[in-house]
Amino acid sequence: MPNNQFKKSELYSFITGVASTAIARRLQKKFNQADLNLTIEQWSVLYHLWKEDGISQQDLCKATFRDKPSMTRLVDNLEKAGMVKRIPSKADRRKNMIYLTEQAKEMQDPCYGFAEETVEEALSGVSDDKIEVCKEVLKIVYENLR
Amino acid sequence: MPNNQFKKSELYSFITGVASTAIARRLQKKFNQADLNLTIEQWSVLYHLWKEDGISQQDLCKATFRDKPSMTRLVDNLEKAGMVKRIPSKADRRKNMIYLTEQAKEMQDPCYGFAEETVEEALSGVSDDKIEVCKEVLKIVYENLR
DNA sequence: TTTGGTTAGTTGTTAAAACAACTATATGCC
DNA sequence: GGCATATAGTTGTTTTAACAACTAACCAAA
Repeated sequence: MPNNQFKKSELYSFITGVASTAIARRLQKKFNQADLNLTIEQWSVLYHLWKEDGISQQDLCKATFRDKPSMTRLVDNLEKAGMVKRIPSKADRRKNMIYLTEQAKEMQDPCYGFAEETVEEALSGVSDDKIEVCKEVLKIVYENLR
Repeated sequence: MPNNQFKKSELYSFITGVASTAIARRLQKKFNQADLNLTIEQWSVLYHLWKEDGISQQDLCKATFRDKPSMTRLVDNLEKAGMVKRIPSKADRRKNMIYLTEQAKEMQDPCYGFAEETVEEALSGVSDDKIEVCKEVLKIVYENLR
């Protein structure tokens, strides 16, 4: 029997995600101060499109861990803001392929910088070893619950 | 100069909180299956009231890391659902002290159980040592950004 | 080729999040 | 005491989240 030094249900912050909320808010503020006019949720979509442009809404759902209705509306708003375009797939007419506009492509570098900055601030005083452990655990949690 | 093995901005999951989102959804499902009629956000308020009953909305804001308007509406809904009562403070007439109803007190044990279960599932295969590191890092992040 | 099941995306609804602007009360300084 | 400032809470508004229910298109098997 394992010797638990703590009650697991005491992991309130894990469930409520106060740390990730704090990081997201900080990043949002940086976006606002730079007049980027971009929400964190929109950024999380662009983040994946910057890595691979022209993927379907469903692909974006998997990548961002959001459901289909949420993605429909996120893409709606990104399209309204002129950051992406829906192009119907020729191979599969059910699909919309989502493409970045020039405007959105230009946002990649500044956004990347703000994200870097934010994570640096959040993790100041934390050793790289511990960050690696966290990344590992977060990944396992994600796999366990998927 | 530290030798970083990774780009910190690659910590996408940290910012977007996919792990905590996954845990929260799992817990929400358990609440729904048990017909508890309770959102995770409401649970996060009750969680603190179960530890200390009769605290102000402002105290709950600090504890749950939410802003005042959010708390007003959370308490509105909890009150409508018959789980808490607002009692004006006699010492400071600006304050509402929030008290649990009997109904909400009875929900503590089952909720605690579901939270325990969820965290067990989320962290299965993760050693206690690593969980401790995560708790530590999440706490530092929270402190760094507050 | 038709039928049944699956997948991609949209729409409707309710709760919540974030921000600004507001009221009311309390407190501290002159 | 009176005034400036801070604190507690509410209201209004826009965006997002999650779920269910829906349409349209694809696919595979009879």
